[in-house]
Amino acid sequence: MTSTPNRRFKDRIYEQFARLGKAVSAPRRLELLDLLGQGPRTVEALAEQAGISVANASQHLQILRAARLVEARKQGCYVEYRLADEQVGRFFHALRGLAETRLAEVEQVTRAYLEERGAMEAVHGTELLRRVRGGEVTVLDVRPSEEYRAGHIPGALSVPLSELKKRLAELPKNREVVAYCRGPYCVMAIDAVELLRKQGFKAHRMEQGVADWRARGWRVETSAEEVRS
Amino acid sequence: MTSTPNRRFKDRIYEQFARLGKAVSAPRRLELLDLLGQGPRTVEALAEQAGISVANASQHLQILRAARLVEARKQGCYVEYRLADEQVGRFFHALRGLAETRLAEVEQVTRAYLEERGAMEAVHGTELLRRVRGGEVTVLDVRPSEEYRAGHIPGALSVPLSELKKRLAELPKNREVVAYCRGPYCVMAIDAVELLRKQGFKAHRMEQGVADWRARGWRVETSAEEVRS
DNA sequence: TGACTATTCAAGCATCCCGTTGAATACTTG
DNA sequence: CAAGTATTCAACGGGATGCTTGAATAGTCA
Repeated sequence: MTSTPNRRFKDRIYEQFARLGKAVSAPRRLELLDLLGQGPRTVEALAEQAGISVANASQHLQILRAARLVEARKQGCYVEYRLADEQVGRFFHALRGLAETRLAEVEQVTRAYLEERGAMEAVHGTELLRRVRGGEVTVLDVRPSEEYRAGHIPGALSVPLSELKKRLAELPKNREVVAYCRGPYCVMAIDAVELLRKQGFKAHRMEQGVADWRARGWRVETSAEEVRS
Repeated sequence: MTSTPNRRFKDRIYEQFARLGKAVSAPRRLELLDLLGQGPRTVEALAEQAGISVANASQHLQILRAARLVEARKQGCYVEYRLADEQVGRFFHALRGLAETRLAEVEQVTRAYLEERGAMEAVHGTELLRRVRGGEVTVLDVRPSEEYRAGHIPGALSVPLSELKKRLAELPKNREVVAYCRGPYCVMAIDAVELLRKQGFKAHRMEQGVADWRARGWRVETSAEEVRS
């Protein structure tokens, strides 16, 4: 079983490519990548949001880091992880897109979930986007406020889902509301719309998150950064 | 450890995404995908070209197929595998591109290999591409002829590496020659250039393969298809 | 029909990988 | 310096994965 230099070269090259493949071969890591696409975060926050233990999150993050998909920087007592660059975000987006078009199960699972919740998917996406871009509706960003600060759709109001109930008064009562969150597989906007409708608002969910918005080449707004060391 | 419906939904979605990740997490499968990017092929041909056993190739192909990245169709006694659609090709391309920019090892390994072979990487890529597009040089496609038929760079001559020595007479002696093969990590063009230079030709290697060519939005030429059942 | 071929299947083995647990490390704050 | 917190490390068990081998299947061709 002696291998030629050519063979060894190829083995090494594809082994390198496979490092990236391995990094995105575990569901948990994909969820972490998706979360990091919304902005940098500490290990603890990621663990909490992905519903896994801190040690487990730490391990996954180290694997992602070994594949150079994310970077860690020490911020005092915390370690802040972030996507290594936007190419990583685009890659994740491509993977997701491929899954959506090629794996029928993705649509099945989504449909089943929406049905179970009794949430209807009204209004065709592009039509909704048009109205959002045109400023014809009140746009609500229901993610945690750090994520809003890291980047949001221009003109959107930051009202985290957890605060929505208390802050309903801030919304103009007779204007249509469109809520969005992290993307098509994040459920916060669904919750928000449900709540808004119960309160008599005309509300819709926008599937697109900030990453999808950016992927269309549209402008994303950032809040003034807090001071960083 | 009861999980909410939201959690279960997310688990299922990311599990789907991970199906694609798992499919591209093994070096061998990436090599097979790369090969299939050059055109459809039988199991045996793939096994041979990837340097693995037929049974092993078959298994990998079935995993790729389960992830819907490739499709199989029975052609008489053979089974012909092909990429499921061009989005798959683009995805592979994105993965490779990410590996190239983020994993320094890719360049290291390549450089080491070229050095070992004593092959120099002359002529800057874009300059070479310009001359190829302008028809200023003789362009040689040194891949097996089926791959040439499945798609090649306009104006290229099909001279498989294995036949090159015999067919040197076909080449105009005092015109520069540019050889290409499957892409930057395929070594056939390197061999070709080595041989051509020994024979006194002014020859260069073009790194780009047909997929890279197409990715730039440039036209790819196809030979008239043989009859298919 | 029978010989032959290409592909797939099934079983087995060594290895790797995920998630858990409990302890160790590194930094901040009083 | 001591107490507290965030993160990482180390070890382990169950399960998946990759490759090999040998047999089974499904098609072709004389």
